[in-house]
Order: sequence, then structure tokens, then C-alpha cells
Amino acid sequence: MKIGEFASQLGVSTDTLRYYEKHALLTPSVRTQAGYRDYSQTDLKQMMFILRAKNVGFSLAEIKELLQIKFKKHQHSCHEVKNLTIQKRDLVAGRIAELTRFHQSLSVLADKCCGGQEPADNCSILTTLEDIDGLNQ
Amino acid sequence: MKIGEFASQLGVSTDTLRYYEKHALLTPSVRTQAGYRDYSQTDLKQMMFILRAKNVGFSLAEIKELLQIKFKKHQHSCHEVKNLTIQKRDLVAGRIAELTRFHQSLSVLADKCCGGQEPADNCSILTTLEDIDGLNQ
DNA sequence: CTTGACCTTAGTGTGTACTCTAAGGTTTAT
DNA sequence: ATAAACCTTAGAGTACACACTAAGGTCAAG
Ligand SMILES: [Zn+2]
Ligand SMILES: [Zn+2]
Ligand SMILES: [Zn+2]
Ligand SMILES: [Zn+2]
Repeated sequence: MKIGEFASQLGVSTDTLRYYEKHALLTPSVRTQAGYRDYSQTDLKQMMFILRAKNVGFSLAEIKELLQIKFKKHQHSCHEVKNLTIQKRDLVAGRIAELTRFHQSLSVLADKCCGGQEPADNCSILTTLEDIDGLNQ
Repeated sequence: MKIGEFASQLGVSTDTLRYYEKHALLTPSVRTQAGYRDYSQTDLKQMMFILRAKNVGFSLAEIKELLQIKFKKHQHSCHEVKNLTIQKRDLVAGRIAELTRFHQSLSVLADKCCGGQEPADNCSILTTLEDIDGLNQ
């Protein structure tokens, strides 16, 4: 399968596929005489692995690690795989916590402001940001 | 106050201050004869506004908008300020939702894996990512 | 046999918020 | 007078995941 068809089957761009190849995430097994990439069923499976891993939040660098494990499963342990997953989960949890604080602060700010058409001279959002913290610890 | 002292009072780097100046977030009022930046009390207040706005999650571009409103309050409405705040809050909420899905999927994956020292040949994390989705809708 | 759709490469641009570097001028203390 | 510690600028580098460009080769249809 040439890159165009492969890309549209997977819903990604050809640029993305070339990018993945450059970064050693997916290298099509064969090239045609003309030098065109020729993707196989195996490549399709691997690309779906990549897309699923992306869907659960893994970065491309992390996916690369997972692929290396997948290629040589017997050289790696469950422990290793679970560690990657848990590390990622905890990182995500940290980011959620930060964003939740943002969300809380923004809600407090928004609730203080009347949102009317009058000039912002006394807008509580602005005065709160100007004055000493009514938001943080 | 010269940039070094100003920076350390605020807990930011001098690079950051020069970056903010370049991006029109904070331009110190005066320069000394030697061309050194000379920060005033007003600059200090403005920098604290910027840092507080950062602390609630606004990006530098958004803070720039807020500052422009703050400079000419009578030319802007509460409505405008509240809109910025609510838009940001909703964007943050969207990102939280996405990360929460990631977190959920990663938890499911992690729970499936024994995490032991044995080879990853039958690791459920890998097989789940290989096989047809047991994660997504 | 030519048009148009496809493919190739290498390289640049995007957005965010800095951080670092090079090459040089200024101030303060000894 | 000289060294240390500060300051200046412009510009490049970082991470992430691509998107886009130019300049050119290939393939199927009419
Ligand atoms: Zn109001
Ligand atoms: Zn208001
Ligand atoms: Zn196991
Ligand atoms: Zn496992």
C-alpha cells in the first residue's frame, strides 16, 4: 500500500507518517522500485498500536519506548511496562491537579464580575489581580 | 532598581524580564545613563499582576490582553473581562476532561498488568494496545 | 505524450515560555 | 588599575507534534 492510501485509511496525513518514520516509530518494510514506501499489514497493526497509545495519552517518545519493549518482549518485564504506565498516569494526575486549581481560581474570578456592559473601571477581576492575593495560598 | 535586584525580588530570571519586555508585557519606565533598565514601584505592581494572572492559568498572550484592558479600563467593559475569564475557564475544563480520559485509560491499563519481574511476553498492557480497543468508545 | 495526481528529499515554520550564548560595555571594590 | 560582578544586544536552542514548502521524479489515463 502506498503512503497516500495508508494515510487515509488511518486518518492521518502523509506528513505524519514520514515524521513517524524519521523518528523511528514506524518504518515501512519495503520500498517499490521507484523508491515509494510500501506499507504492509504488519505496518498497519503497528500504526494502530501507536494511535491507541496516543489515545491513552502517551507521548511519541513514550510510545517509542513501548515499541522497543514490544519488539523484544522477552528482554523486558511486566514491571517495566507497568512502570511506564504508572509514571504517565501520575504525571497526568499532576497536570490535572494544576489545571483544577486554575479552573477553581478562574471560577472564583468569574463569579466576582458582573459581566455587564459598563466600563471595567471597577471590575472585580482586574482589582483582584491587582491587589494582594485573594486567590492563592 | 536594576534588573538583577528586581528579578530576585520577584523570583524570576533577568532573562524572563527581558523576554516580557520584548513581548510588551512590562517595559520599565526609565533607563539609566549607562542604558541599564531602571524598574519602579509601578513596574513592580504590574509584574505582580502578571505573575498572579499566570498563577490562575492565563497565558502570556491573554495577560497582554488583560493589561491592555487594565491600562484603559474606561474603554472596556466588565463583559469583555468576564468573557476572557470564562473562555479560559472553559478551555481549561476541556483540557481537564481530556486528561481525565487519559488518566482513566491509563488506570485501566495499569490495573490489568501484574507488574512482576517476568518477561513481558503476555503483558496485558501491550496486548490491550495491540488488540482491538478495550479502552475507547 | 502530456497532464495531473501521486511520490521523493531536505529543510523551514508553528506556538509557548523561556534559557542560553557570544561579544561586549559599566560599576564597584580592592 | 584591575578583577568581579553586573549590565547590554541579537540571535540561537529547547520541547512537542506535526504542517508546509520547494524542487524534482513516477505513474495511470486520455
Ligand atoms: Zn462589573
Ligand atoms: Zn468585572
Ligand atoms: Zn505480568
Ligand atoms: Zn504486564
